[in-house]
Amino acid sequence: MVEARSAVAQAREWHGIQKAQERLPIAEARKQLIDLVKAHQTLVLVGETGSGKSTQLPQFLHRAGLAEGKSIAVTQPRRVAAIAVARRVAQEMGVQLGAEVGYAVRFDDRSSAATRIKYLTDGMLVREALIDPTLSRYKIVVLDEAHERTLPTEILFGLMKQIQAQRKGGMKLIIMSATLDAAKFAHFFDGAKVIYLQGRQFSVDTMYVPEPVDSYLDAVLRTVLQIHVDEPEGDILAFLTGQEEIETLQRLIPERLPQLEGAESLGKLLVVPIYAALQPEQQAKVFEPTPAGMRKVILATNIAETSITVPGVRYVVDAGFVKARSYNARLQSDSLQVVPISKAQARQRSGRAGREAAGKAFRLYTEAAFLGLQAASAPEIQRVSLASLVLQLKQLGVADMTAFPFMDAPPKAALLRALELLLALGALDADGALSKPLGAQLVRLPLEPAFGKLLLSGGAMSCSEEALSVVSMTSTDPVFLNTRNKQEAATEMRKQFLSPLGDHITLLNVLTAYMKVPSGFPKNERGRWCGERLLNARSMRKALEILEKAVIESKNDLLLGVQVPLKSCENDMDPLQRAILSGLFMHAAILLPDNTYKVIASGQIVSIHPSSVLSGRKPRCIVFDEILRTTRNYARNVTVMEPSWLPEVVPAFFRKMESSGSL
DNA sequence: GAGCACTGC
Repeated sequence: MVEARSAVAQAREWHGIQKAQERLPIAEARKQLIDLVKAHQTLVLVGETGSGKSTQLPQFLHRAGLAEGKSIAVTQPRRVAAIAVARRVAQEMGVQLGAEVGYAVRFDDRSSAATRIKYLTDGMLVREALIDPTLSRYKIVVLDEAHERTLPTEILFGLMKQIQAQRKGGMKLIIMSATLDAAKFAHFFDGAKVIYLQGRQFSVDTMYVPEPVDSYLDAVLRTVLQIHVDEPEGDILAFLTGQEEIETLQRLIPERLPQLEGAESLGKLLVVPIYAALQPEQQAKVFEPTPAGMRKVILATNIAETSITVPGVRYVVDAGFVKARSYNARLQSDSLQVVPISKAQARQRSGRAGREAAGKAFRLYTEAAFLGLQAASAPEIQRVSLASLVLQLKQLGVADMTAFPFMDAPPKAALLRALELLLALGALDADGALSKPLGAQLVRLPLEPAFGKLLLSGGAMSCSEEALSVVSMTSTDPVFLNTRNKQEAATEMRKQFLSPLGDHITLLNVLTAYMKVPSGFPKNERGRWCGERLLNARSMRKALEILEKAVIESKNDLLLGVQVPLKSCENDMDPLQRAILSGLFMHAAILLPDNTYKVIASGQIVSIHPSSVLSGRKPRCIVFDEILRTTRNYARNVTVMEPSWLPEVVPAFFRKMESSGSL
């Protein structure tokens, strides 16, 4: 079979960077790559999908002895990718996983002292750096998928720059990226050499709509049906923004299909949804082979952009939007909005049609609209809370955040907010240094600092078991399922766990009940238990995994490696509520006459989210996880508190608020 | 009385 490569289709997208014919297949470039790594401290490798850069290059370097007895670290933004690539490389090299080739991701470490090629999530490598700031066991660090600009990779960029200066040529860095940003990476690392590798991607014909569409949902519906009528066999992947849209089309497509002209002679359509919060058994359906004589339509969120590759897809329908969360430091709130995708995302989506054969992509926006999209979405560092990042940089010895070599400086307001929060939590001293023991403990915990403080206070207040359950449950996707047709049943089911004290304690009740269900026989009893109660089984498993990991580490009365004895407050929830307040006091709020709440720290006006068990109950004083701005400011995950606890639980914060007249 | 995209330690 002759492969129709993407060179022609993508030529325009490569314009200005490098001509297509100058890209090399990785096997042919092997000798050249080894020489280049020898000659340069930093290399930027631009590789198309399927270029083999993640699997083959580390093997070349290892065999050529370039690690000089040390190890090669290869980071990935996602744990499944780290595990999958490590497996493949171990297999290709014919070695046992965990020996010469291994991986390390959260909850799963398959590496040893003998490991020479180690695949890790980027967050894991940051964790290693917190203990060993010069990453002394590695000679080569490979940052894969660098164009995704995740927060941990951002730390690693600056850190590697510092390490390279310290280790004077003793540390090699290879940045792997999609086309975008290659020049920027090269510039940041003082003129690093840029190389282009050829991939194995089939051509994708990209179509635009001639005029903007009124409703992209309707346009997706019509396009899917049109493809089914006009195009030869091959599955369809449609990108939408969320669960609600997916459920709508799941209903509409089978409704409309029989109304088409000549519908009798058409094959059947199998409509399959895929999004992160979907139950695992449902998710598995996208990977099942399409039955003969049928065509599969996959309705997906951006989970199918990078995290999941669906086989059999020949047609992509791209609505052009994504639901994105963004942090506003000034308002100290997150917002969740449907926004246009970036050019990079549009290309990524279209590319999903050309994994196995030539395909077609239907973009439901005009070409002019595409050209007007921003090149890539803003790096994470520009749009999230920076509390964890600041804490980690302090641990890495960065006293002044503005002196750290960021590739793109984070917003000043976000840095200030992070410093304020860490000071208020007591994680930093008045002079801005990591405090002892609290700051040092918080860095070790794999939690947002506020939730770490909640957990540590739980230890101090003799309710660490309950506090641990609360942070485990808030660290997962929502556990209460909410599909449109089962809403009333879900509300009814939730009643058995409901606590008048609020959502955190309700979540605690859910986890406590879940843990009493036998995990062994009968098979999948816990999954069935969740199904009957309309709870998300995946979220529950994850919460329990976090909790159990902490409990295992709590042998010798250590909780997650910090000095916290495991204790239960039994049925007295008072200490737990105080522990919650001690972590989340920046989100303590007081009832106003119009039934909204005023956040004490910021003066923000919020309403209790209607999904909260406290919605409509009007407690005088509340404390909650976060402010989410959709149609208005909503407080999510809310617990009742007493104003009189403030001076006792968070005295420094209380005095500051009192003197500023906020109380 | 609204509706949570996606990752990770």
